[in-house]
Amino acid sequence: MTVSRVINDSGYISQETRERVEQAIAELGYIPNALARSLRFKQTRTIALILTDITNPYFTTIARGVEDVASEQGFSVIFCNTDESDREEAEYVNVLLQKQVDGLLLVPTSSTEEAIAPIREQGLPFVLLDRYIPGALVDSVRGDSLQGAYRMMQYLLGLGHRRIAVLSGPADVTTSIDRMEGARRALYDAGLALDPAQVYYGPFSLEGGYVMATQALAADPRPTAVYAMNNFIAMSTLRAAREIGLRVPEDLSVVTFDDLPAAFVAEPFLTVTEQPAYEMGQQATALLLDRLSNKGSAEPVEIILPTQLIVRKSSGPVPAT
Amino acid sequence: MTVSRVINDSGYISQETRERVEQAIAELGYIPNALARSLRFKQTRTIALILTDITNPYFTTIARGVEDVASEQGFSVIFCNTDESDREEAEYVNVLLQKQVDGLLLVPTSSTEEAIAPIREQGLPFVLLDRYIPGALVDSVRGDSLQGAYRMMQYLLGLGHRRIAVLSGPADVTTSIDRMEGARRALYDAGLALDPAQVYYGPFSLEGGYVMATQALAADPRPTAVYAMNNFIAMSTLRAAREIGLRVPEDLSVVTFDDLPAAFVAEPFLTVTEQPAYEMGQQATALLLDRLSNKGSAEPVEIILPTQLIVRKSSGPVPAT
DNA sequence: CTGTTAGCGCCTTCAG
DNA sequence: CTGAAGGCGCTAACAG
Repeated sequence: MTVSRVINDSGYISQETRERVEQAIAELGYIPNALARSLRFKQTRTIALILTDITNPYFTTIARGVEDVASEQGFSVIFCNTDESDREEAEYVNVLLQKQVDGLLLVPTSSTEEAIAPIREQGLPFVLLDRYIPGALVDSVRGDSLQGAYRMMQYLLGLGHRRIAVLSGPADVTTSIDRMEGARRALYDAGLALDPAQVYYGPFSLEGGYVMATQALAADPRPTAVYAMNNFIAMSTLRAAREIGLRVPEDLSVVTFDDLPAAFVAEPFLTVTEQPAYEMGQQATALLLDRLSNKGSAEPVEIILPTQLIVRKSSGPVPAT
Repeated sequence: MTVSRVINDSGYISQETRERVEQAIAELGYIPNALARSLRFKQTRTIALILTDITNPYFTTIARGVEDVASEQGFSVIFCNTDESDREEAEYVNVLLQKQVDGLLLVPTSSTEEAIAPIREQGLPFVLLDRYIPGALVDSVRGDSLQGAYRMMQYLLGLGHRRIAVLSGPADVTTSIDRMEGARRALYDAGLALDPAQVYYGPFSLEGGYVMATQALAADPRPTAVYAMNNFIAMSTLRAAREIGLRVPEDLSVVTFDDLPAAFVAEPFLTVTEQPAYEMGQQATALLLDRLSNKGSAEPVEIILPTQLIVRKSSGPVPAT
């Protein structure tokens, strides 16, 4: 008990005992057991971040934002990678619940309430990241996909493109849905309609993107522009285009969501709608930690961060035929 | 107690009680408390990975290897980012010790024994990653910097380069030391010597690389090749070269350690010595987990994985003057 | 087959 | 100012 008081600097302690205790601590290399502490306080000062793809720099940038804010406030972060599998997600949630993490940051693999049911049931504070669950009253932080898509499609239309292939992520993920809807509206406002035959669905991965891109580029007549819904799909589109001898942007314009960190590209090339990934991580974490300290159940907050269209060299006017 | 038996499926239990317990568990949404369990067993099934730069794809690739192996064996991973600060590193080690992680994977910021003293003192199993501590008898996993550097320098010499600027990381980090030594040997074996005036030291970062690169390229006579010790430094070298109108590889060859994941580059450009980052993460974790289960103190192991020279478009013959 | 006791390391509460 | 009792949730060891 006396040791406890010294360590936590609480209550009254004579200078002499304090010194004796400190001496003993140093001698023995004593380290307090945070586990026992947590058991008592029901507080682990640990949060978890569940990601769908730890490979994607977009998500690792988010992770940095999370780590920075968390560690600043004395919280540790457990990272988990679901690979877009809801089985894995459920498994992780279960383990984390057992480990008594104080809160959860989640990029849900599916956009149904089912995914968050167990978390809610246990009353564990959590914030949804990047994706949300329509209709669910929960905290969430994400980029403005709707607006970003609208602007990017408008930009393509302004260049004169009409045959635009849309390479989407999974159809049931909110980012896909919003990025589709934004495009649809831009088309609508221009008196045009989305051609279902030009829409492809697949995973947000290099492989998925490659499959979609080869299909899309094989169509006749060929699209003059590709609107990819994430960076990996765009990367594969560039590859697929190169393989069949198409020049970008002369023969084909390519635009996408999510920039690649400047560190990775010698010469920025892709026209992108950039989301403030780092800030998203920061804000989501700040929100979560705020929920933890002010247990009082405030209204759910939905933070939607603005995106930015960065025009570079992968897009240009429609090729003259 | 009976509940415990049901959950762990241990000891004898009548079918009937088991069912009743299971029913109650389902009804109450009961979740066992891993904290209490850990307190009892002195085992958290959690390991930690301490990285110096979570921004670098080289390290995030390692992290993926770690996560995959760990989660496969039912371990969670806590990620920590030191930003090359030994203060941060010490702080993290301290917190993790308190949290009673079962083991540690560490990319040490410094190569002195000091860094690992507290870990050792507490008897916590750990494995050094990417960097090591010369002379210390500890497990470590890393890429073969010495050999990789030798081969890469040999390659440059073979192209006819003689004025080669070396853009190193921090002078006291083993990766820098080995990558320098390998280069020195290649020069020596070719009857040449390393010119100290051509060697620059700085952090393994974009900023550090930029400072070194601008200095190196301003020298007169200008080097015909740059040997960068990591990907960020190489990236900045490309930028610095572009800014002063140098073409790569026509005017300047650039080679480096650590490839960028294929996903990030539309058209692979850099000539690199690639390290098997993912495998490094895997092997380090496998080794650590092995240490955890076979507590018997085996001899320290030093795993050095081979690197691979990938010649691409950033390097070529010496420009004719 | 089921339940009790005790202790992992911590801290709140209450006595000295 | 210091220490003893008790309990956080769990399970090994031992009754019954």
